[in-house]
Amino acid sequence: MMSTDVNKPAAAVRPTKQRMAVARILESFADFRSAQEIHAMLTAAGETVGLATVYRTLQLMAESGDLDVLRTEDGEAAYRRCSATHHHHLVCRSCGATVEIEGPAVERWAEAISAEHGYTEISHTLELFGTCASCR
Amino acid sequence: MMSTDVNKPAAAVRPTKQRMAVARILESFADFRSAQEIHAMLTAAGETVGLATVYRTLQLMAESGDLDVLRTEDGEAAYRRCSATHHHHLVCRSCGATVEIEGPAVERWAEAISAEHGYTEISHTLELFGTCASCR
DNA sequence: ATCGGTTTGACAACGGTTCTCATTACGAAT
DNA sequence: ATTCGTAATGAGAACCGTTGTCAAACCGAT
Repeated sequence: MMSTDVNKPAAAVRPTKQRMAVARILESFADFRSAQEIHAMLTAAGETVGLATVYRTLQLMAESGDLDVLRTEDGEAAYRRCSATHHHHLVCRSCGATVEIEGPAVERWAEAISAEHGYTEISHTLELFGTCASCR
Repeated sequence: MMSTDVNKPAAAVRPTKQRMAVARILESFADFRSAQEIHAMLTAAGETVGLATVYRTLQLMAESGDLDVLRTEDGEAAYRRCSATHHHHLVCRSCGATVEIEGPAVERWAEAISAEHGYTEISHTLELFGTCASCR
């Protein structure tokens, strides 16, 4: 094996103590958390990792595709460990519970409509927000 | 007539000089601009409207559905006058040119998939970013 | 152990947005 | 027109998430 290992954050990235701590804590939850929340969790867990380092690590991991990023409705970034495939999320507005969803049809639609208007190098953001069953 | 008039920003909102100035400037462009850009345009046009007022007016108008809002990829809010129907946007990453798109299929898909997971009161964000033909 | 490039952490700086609050404008009633 | 109660404004401070700075600590190959 050579990547996507819990104890080895990313490819050419040095597996430092703090990066491993971040990677590890990311395994402990399944929904989206902000950088600050993650930093707080680390601190609470007795790890001493600087806030700046958390931010840096998070964006490193996001860039190398190890992490999902989404912008909450008020513009903050939230992170979550990533399952390799491209997908979107259905997030509960009040408790944050997340369901990973796939929409091959949407992907195709996005590609098609973009091409139709002469746009290339398409990327898209798609998030669903709602109230989940137990928060009803 | 009674609403959606250029000179009467919103329903129970007082049509003040500055609100009208904001509404008017919004008619002068068709793509998305940030609150600060809009404020700068107003100032450049000789209108004296405070930045805070621009922010307040913009979010008022957005709430009452007179404006489209979108979050750029780096989390800032951008506004644009709104065509009444629900729709999404295909935005050029380099010049900001915007194409308004509709995706009834996507709407239906979003509803369906949310219901399927027991989520209610669904809202969604969907934006496409790409490079337009003339920026190629 | 040593050395050179990485990474870290504390804290300052930033940029967008929101808040505060005294002042002003609105518009309904007089 | 004048008055009055309320909503709106503006200037600036405050906020908050995020990014930058830079000296000190760390990693790992030698």
